[in-house]
Amino acid sequence: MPVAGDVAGRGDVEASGVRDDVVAWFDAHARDLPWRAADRTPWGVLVSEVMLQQTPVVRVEPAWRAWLDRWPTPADLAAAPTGDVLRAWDRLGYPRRALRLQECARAVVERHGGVLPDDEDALLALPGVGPYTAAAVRAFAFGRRSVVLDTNVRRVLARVAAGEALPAPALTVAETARAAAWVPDDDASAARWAAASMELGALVCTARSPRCDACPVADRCRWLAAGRPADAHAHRRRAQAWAGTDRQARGRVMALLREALAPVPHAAVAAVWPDVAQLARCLDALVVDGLVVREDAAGDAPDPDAATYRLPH
DNA sequence: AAGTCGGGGAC
DNA sequence: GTCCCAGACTT
Repeated sequence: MPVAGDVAGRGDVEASGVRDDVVAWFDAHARDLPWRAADRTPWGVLVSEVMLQQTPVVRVEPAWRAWLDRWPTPADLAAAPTGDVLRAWDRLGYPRRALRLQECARAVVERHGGVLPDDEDALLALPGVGPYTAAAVRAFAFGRRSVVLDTNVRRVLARVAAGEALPAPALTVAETARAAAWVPDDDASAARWAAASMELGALVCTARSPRCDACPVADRCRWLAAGRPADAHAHRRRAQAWAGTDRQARGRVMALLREALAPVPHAAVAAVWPDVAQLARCLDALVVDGLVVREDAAGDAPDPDAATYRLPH
């Protein structure tokens, strides 16, 4: 039976009871992640959130420790050589995130005196910080109320509240409203709900093989009650290609340049990718992105084959 | 609203 | 091989 005031799509489940049980489960089962430690800093939390954008926790954890040990504050990262930043990013993927994180550090220094703001609009204005990351930093770094809606929370609510296997491919206004309706009113409870619902999605209510037998709210889950029906949006999901894509080519180039001790001649770059035209296109794009610097050989008519490539300084 | 952007581990 | 991962940004 819906509770009074259930006007924003919480569904038939009783939200506060579910929230309480998810939070209690979190208190007993939360992972001991370094960006949750008592000595964490707001900047450290932001770094973790950017690294976790599309990269799994197990790969982020060691990188985060090394990163914060080397550049503990926004001012430290702002002053670092960009090439060092890209090398430290290593194989976390999507290296443009590393560029944006350094731009973010520089913006924090210039706009906010080196102190990360807790205002949502100020956070959103920072490079690399979108709706999810701004909300997450507000909740996890500052303990403030925000609507933290990542892939885990989306999936948990899709199942518990809507009875669907997975959320729609694209976030809708209605889904955001539903998530907002689930967030408790006060700061501390809202922050705890955000962390707990994300953790439940990461550890129990997983995309592939959910462990409903270990779920603290299995008895109130609409999806489980319906017999775990298949994903209704499956026909709209398209597998991301990989082999032979520009992304793979870019990754090969970046891996080569990260390891290089000196500018790499064009012929050596060409050795890592067989498609000449595709490689040329990707190199141009990497230069435009600011991930790679091309230096033409001295002379009147620059010869593409005589150019060298390196990471930015 | 749809495309683009890495990389690796689980299945 | 396919799918998924604490998304953001561009067009």
